[in-house]
Amino acid sequence: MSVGLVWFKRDLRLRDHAALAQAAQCERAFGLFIIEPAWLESFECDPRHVDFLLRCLAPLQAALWQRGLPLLVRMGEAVQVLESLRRQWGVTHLFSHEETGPAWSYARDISVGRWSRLQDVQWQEWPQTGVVRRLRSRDGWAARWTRRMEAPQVAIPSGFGTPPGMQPERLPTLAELGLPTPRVQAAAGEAVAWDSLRAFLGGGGRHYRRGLSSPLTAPDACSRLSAHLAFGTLSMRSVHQATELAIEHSADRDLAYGLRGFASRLRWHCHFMQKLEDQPDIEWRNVARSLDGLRPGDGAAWGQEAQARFDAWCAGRTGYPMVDACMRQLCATGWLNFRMRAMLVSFAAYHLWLHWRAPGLFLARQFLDFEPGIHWSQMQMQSGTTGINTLRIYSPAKQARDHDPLGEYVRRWVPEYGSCAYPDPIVDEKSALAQAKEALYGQRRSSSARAEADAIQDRHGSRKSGLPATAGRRSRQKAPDAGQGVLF
DNA sequence: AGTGCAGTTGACTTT
DNA sequence: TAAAGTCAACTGCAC
Repeated sequence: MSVGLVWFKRDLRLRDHAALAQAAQCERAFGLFIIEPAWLESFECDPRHVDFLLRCLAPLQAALWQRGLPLLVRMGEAVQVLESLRRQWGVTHLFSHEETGPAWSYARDISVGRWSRLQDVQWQEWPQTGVVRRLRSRDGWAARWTRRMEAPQVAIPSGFGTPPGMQPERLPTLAELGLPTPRVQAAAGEAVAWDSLRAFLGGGGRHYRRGLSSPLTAPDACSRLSAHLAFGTLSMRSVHQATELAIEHSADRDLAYGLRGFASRLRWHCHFMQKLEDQPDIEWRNVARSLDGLRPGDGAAWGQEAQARFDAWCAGRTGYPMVDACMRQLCATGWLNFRMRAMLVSFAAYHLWLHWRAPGLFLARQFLDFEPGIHWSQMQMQSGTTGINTLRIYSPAKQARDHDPLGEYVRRWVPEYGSCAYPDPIVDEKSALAQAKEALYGQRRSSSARAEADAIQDRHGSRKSGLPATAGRRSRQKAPDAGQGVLF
């Protein structure tokens, strides 16, 4: 008898779910989610992620049960959980989506692959984004993205071979996992995700381009689909197709304009994830190795002074009100618009001269929509360690002038600004930036750095311009890799 | 009315 | 997704 297991990971939905559809072909089937200690113990994981996960699992479990598929939720190391289920139920097939994740998930996939071969379990995986596994070359990547996103969505299977005598399982609670309840709980689950998508495509997207830059307007102007995409309650293909359809049928010119801006960013989402897929070490090592060791925290532990700068940055007490306001909003709500995220990273990397790894782990815990591939690509790009992108150093004062001219945003998040309770700036902007630029540009001028930049461009650069990466092109190109990586 | 000039604006380049 | 610098075109104004 064929017994199939749908291993849910970051694909917590019924719609457009290839693994789920395939399991319906088995005589018996189960759904499975594994709460892995490697995840809970990772530096990227925060209780708000686990909370959101559990609130995605509850409606998923109910919807699957209605169709005859029990969803099992197990705590433990993946291979042990899978092996114990194989023995209990005689599992013959394992179905799942490919995942582009941190090192622990990569290592786990290798172990599961070995286990499946050893136990003769057929493990089949499907892509669910534009990310291409075992990609040979970046050439033709964009065309392949379009082909995938325009392929038909997978229909929800109507029924499964339910194992006899099953009762729906009770899901663990946050408290049982020993975790505190987050102060803010964003609405979760597939139905909520579709409501958000429809609201955005039906009119909310009208203000997208105008409103996405200011932290005052962005929470309402942006799609707010990022956490849903990160947990897979929506597939990228569903979002792409629904957006294209809405643009095509929209009689509202402003809305169509806003949605076109949104649609073009979806491609960048996968573009950045592809970098982590191709080169898993970008989560902890500089893409441009010629910059290794330049900043404190790179390779060796940093000293007290760097630690103090880092702590002030995390706490939103740098003495730069726009920076502090952004950090406080992010920590309180789990979300911040793209431009302000970039400013926070730029401030840590240039003003505070910190290596990106520790700031990146801290931000990963704050971002409810943490997506490893986008995150580490962005951390390196905004820190100037990709070697192929121009340095983008944000001026907190200019960002405040442009995007919070009346100081409303700063007053909301830093109410003590202007009183003696607010700290003086922890670094002198002018001298800090002069030193940072000198160090980075000085290194970039070296011939070894130049040779390295060509190799990186070839491996990771966007091919939007359609030109080959050559030394001649490097010297005059405008960074081709300048798209927005993250969807908000 | 035309000219010179300081200051402004925007496009484009450089870092 | 940046910001500073450069340059040319433009503007307002005094003469």
